[in-house]
Amino acid sequence: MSNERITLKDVAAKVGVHSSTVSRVLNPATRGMVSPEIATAVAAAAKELGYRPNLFAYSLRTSRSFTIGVIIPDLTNPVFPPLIRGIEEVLGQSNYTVILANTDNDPAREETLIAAMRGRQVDGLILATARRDDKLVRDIIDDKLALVLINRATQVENIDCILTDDAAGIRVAVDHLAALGHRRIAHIAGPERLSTGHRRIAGFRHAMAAHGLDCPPANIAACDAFSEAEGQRALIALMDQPSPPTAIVAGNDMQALGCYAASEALNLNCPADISIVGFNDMPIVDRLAPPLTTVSVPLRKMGAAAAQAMLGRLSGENPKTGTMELTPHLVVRGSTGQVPPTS
Amino acid sequence: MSNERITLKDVAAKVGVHSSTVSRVLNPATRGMVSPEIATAVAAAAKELGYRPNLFAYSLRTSRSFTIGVIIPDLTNPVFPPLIRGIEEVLGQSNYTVILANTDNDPAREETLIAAMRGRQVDGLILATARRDDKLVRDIIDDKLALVLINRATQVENIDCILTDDAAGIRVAVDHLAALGHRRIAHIAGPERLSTGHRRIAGFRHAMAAHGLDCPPANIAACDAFSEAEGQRALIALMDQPSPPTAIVAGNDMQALGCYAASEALNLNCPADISIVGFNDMPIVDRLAPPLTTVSVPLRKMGAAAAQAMLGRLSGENPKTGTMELTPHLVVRGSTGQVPPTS
DNA sequence: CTGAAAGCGCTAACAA
DNA sequence: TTGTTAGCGCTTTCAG
Repeated sequence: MSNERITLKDVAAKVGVHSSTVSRVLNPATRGMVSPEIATAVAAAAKELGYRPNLFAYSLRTSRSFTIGVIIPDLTNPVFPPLIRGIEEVLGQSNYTVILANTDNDPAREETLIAAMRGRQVDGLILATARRDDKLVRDIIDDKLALVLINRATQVENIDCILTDDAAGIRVAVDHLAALGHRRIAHIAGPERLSTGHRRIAGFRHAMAAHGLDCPPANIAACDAFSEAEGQRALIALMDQPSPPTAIVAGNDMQALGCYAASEALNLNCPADISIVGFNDMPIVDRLAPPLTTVSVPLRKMGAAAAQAMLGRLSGENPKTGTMELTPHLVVRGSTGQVPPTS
Repeated sequence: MSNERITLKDVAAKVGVHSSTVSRVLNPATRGMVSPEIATAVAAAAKELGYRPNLFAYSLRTSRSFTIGVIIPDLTNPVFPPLIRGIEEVLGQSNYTVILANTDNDPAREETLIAAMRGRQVDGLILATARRDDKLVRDIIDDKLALVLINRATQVENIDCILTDDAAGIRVAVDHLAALGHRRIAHIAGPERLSTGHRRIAGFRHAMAAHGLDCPPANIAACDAFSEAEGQRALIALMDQPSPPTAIVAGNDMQALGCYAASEALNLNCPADISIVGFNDMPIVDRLAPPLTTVSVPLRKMGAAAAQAMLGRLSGENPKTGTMELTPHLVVRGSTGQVPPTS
């Protein structure tokens, strides 16, 4: 049925013009170069025959692939699916296809994957890996490949990157905790080498200061990764102090999950003994026990924004997206409560 | 750096042969047609120059795209990411690229997406949508497009499909519950129109019979979807009976999540008052409260198996994969317990 | 404004 | 065994 491939020549034959004319009509940029009557006739014939351009021929000729590579650490991490859907939605509408790859946080693999994607001649790359390593970025830019970063700030100039306003997110978390009477609030920090980790730590210090609260170094627990295991380890360390915190702002939801495990292990009730707030609002965290209070990041919107930025880059009209910060908001659920009376 | 495109001619020039010879060497199927000395020389030159074939030219010539389309309902549903990773892993190793699309369970959208993918000339399609509609399947087969189904049995002959052994999964769930002393066990059923729903219901009846347990129609709650909302609704209906069940075998984890919500609403403690077992073992369900006892399906393996089947189809050597059932196993966690003494 | 022709890089039929 | 050639379907000069 939809099997027969109609070519430019087919529609050219039907209208009685040369195939190059048809090509001109079908390409918006060159449509003006053809007389209106012929243009409409060609358009009609193309539609009637169900003409679908052959992407390979187009790509071979123009060396544009209409394909965007998206590189993430791990699809299995629940933050990424919404992001991807946002990206695909807007890119798809402009007839771009996205191809995906997972690095599993292995830098070597990341390099390999980027190379593979360039081998496939992607028109652009969206990196949602979280490393702050600028070398790869610089290479890509030097090669004039369109690039958009998600969740990774960088020193490199003039590069599109889509971030959440981490400081604002941390601030609403601390505000909430402070309003509940907490004064000894600790932060479980992501790795400094990741921009998100870095920014959230800074945001935390700032927010604590704004409330006139003490923020000793011991109350910022550094982690090697945004993982459950690290979150668990960190909370245990945090509670092993003379006057332990009564509330935790975790670097992300995974770490918050680890905090749940740790508080079970320590026989601490959340939220009675300890309040925990996460960051990201991944799917499912509303079904934890207790449901997680967390900073909700508009993941899908971020994906969409990244795709828009990419489209801007590709269209050549430098839209100067630059850095764009989306504002998160707090979702209060069951994991936060009044400060325990004893403290 | 890696920017310059090396073509067949470049390496041909370097060796001093014609480009078609180079092509023959590089294509495993035709390598035998060229003398060993030249072959090795060409291979060496190709590697040295860093030759990377131009996929567009190849595809234009052969009309093979080395691309596989994967269609799922919704990436945001935690069952799919592991599946996708399994698929990508094995397909990637054979230099295939996968492109993804989400139907959001909209049949019209599914058709559109399939058409779009064929427009992109995918070499094959992997459908992980759960509908039992055979029409689309038939169309695809008639057009000789390689096709693999995941989690969807079909009447159509001679088609590869990768399933979980649903009957076995349900059976281990029922075994477990029966061993805990439960006798009034209910099943929250997925839609009959989906093969998984269908098969699990049959499996449930069978397993109950095997234990000599009663299985009245009222204890199989039909749902419109494998969703949290439906699971919640179903459990509430189930408990509103003269002698309500003491244990639930949910059709999948999402429905089990809904059961958690329902038992809260009904003031029922899980597992003290009611035992719940899920199906799939999605990420995160081990962190629910209580951690969900569920039938663990080897999602990633299923994805890998689907990809293998696809590769088999593509290679032409009809490997007669046909229907393949992977065996799930039970993961006992906190949501199941002894039958309440009062019953 | 429109047609002719070249060629993107590759494979496959045909010659030598 | 190797070289020659003709396109795959498209865009893009260059003529007319």
